[in-house]
This record gives sequence, structure tokens and C-alpha cells, in this order.
Amino acid sequence: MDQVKLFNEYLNQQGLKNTSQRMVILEAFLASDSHLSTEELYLQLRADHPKIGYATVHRTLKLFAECGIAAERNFGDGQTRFEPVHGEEHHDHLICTKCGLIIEFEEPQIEKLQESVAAAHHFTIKNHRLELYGLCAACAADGQ
Amino acid sequence: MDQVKLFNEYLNQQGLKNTSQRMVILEAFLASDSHLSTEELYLQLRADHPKIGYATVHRTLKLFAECGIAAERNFGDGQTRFEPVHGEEHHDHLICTKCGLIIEFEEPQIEKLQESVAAAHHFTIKNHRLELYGLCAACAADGQ
DNA sequence: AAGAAATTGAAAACGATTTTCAGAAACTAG
DNA sequence: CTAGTTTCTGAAAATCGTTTTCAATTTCTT
Ligand SMILES: [Mn+2]
Ligand SMILES: [Mn+2]
Ligand SMILES: [Zn+2]
Ligand SMILES: [Zn+2]
Repeated sequence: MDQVKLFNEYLNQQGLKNTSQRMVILEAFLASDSHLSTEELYLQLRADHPKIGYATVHRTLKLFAECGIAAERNFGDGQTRFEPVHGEEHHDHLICTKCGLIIEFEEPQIEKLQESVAAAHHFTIKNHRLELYGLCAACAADGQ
Repeated sequence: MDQVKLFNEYLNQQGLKNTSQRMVILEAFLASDSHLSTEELYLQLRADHPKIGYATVHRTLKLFAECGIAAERNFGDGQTRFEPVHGEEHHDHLICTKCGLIIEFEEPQIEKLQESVAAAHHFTIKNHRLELYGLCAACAADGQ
């Protein structure tokens, strides 16, 4: 699915305007490595677009999240991160606390068990977060 | 295990001093409902101990976490919460996004699957967080 | 082309947390 | 017990990521 199209449709629906800044930020966001903070994307953009302000970058990332083309993540380092959402697939994360490497995974059996836990408590799950923190292979191989 | 004893041993080890404030805060913390923010515990203490400052409450909660008698939690409401750690048991949480109810659960099968996911990626898990957000039975029964 | 409405960037405001600092309290040695 | 040393405390200020404000600019509709 075309993220740019989805975003433009969302802007129209909401009576928002399409600006050059928004397009630049969207392209940079989609092209970049995932799990970016506002700060990181802002600094990255700065090279080619020094006029774009931090506030605009942040507002735009939140717009992406609102319209569903970005997911907000929080990996406990005190910064909100954003990653592009491509299809329907949900995924969770392995996070290396030494080098910051992020590995994504899907495990349907875990999702199923989550549902059964919820059912046992008469609870309806709307969303969840599962994050496994530790050391990636490379960092574990290094001195600890 | 006696949390008070553990805390005092930790203070000694670290060359820290045992003060009346620390004891008061520890007792209130252990007696209280779990998953308290600094603010909440501070306000609760205020009734009987109006002289104890916010900074002292917060510093002391972090000390508890350092010495292992408290666990830090973050349920996405922008406040760090602390809960007493009683034994070795680990648990995860169901969180009602409407009324704030927190239900604790343990699911060994999920933990096992987490390990196998990690192993598949040559990753060593140090800790993890699993939070299921949604509606508790009562809130689901209400109008949504 | 003109007007109405939304957007932008810089700076100020926010809110949770952390630090500073001078006076108070706790511990240690004598 | 007392003096000396160290840590602690509470209030206020500082920090840090995030959000809001506001006047100027841009977009988009007539
Ligand atoms: Mn991801
Ligand atoms: Mn808990
Ligand atoms: Zn690593
Ligand atoms: Zn509820």
C-alpha cells in the first residue's frame, strides 16, 4: 500500500493541508531506518532542509501515527520512537541494551496465549507491548 | 524475606545512613497498594508526615529499586510507578485503559516461547516487559 | 487575485524527574 | 558523651523531552 497516498487521503479527510515540509518529512521517514526519535529525524533532515523546525518534525510524526502509517514505540530510553507501518503485520521487539540493536519478531503462539490470559480475566485486549531486553549475539560474544 | 532487613543491609553495604524518613517511606510503600507513582506516595504520606519532601520520596523509591525491593514500571501514562517485590516471582500486567485497573498474571508458556524466540536470534534475554492494554470486564460491560 | 483557514518556526511553557545547596541528622572515633 | 566527618533532607532551581503559543507564511477555495 502506498503510504504517501494514505497520508494524503488522511489530510483531505481531516481538512488538513499538504505542505512541502510534510512531504519532505514523510519521504525521509519512509526511507530511513526505523525506530527513529524526533531528534534523530530532525538532525537527519537538517542536512538537506535546514529550514524545517523541530516542532514541525515532531508534529508531523504524530500525524503519521494518527493516520496509521507510523507506530509509536517506547523502549525505555526516555525518547518516543516512530517506525513506518507497512502492512497489517504486528511485531514485537528484541532490544540489545549494549549496542541498541533492535530485532523484530512475530510469534503467533505468544499472541494466542495472551488472548487466553485475557479471557481468563474477562479482559478485552486492545493492544499490547512485548519487549525482550538483553544482549545480541555480537555483544554477548564481546567482553560482557 | 523481610524487606526492611534487606533494605537496611543494602544501606550498610553502600555506606548509606538509615534515617527516619527512609523508614517511614518504606513502611508506607510496603503497606500501600502497588504500582504507585512518586506523586501518589508523596500525597499519601503527606497526611501523617507533612515534613517529608517530594524529592526525598522519589530518591527513596529509586533506592528501593536499586536494592531490589521495588520494581519500576511504566504503563504509558507518563509516570514511573513502583511496586514492592516480594519473592522471586515475575509477573506481567493487564491494564484497563478506561478505569486504570491493573491485573497481574504469570504465564510460564509465554516466558518459554520468549526464550525460544530469543534463542532463534542468538539473543540473551536479561529482562522483559509484557503489557496487555484494553478493557476490564466491568468497563467492557459499561457503554464503551 | 483575494479571503479564509491551516501551517510553520522560534521561543516559551509544560510536567515529570533530577540536581543543587545550605542546614540538619546520623554515624565514628576518641 | 562529644566533636568531627559524612550523608541526608527539603525547597527551589535546573533538566530534558515534549507540547503549546503566536505572528508570519502558505495552502486552497472562490
Ligand atoms: Mn519495529
Ligand atoms: Mn505488578
Ligand atoms: Zn548488541
Ligand atoms: Zn476498567
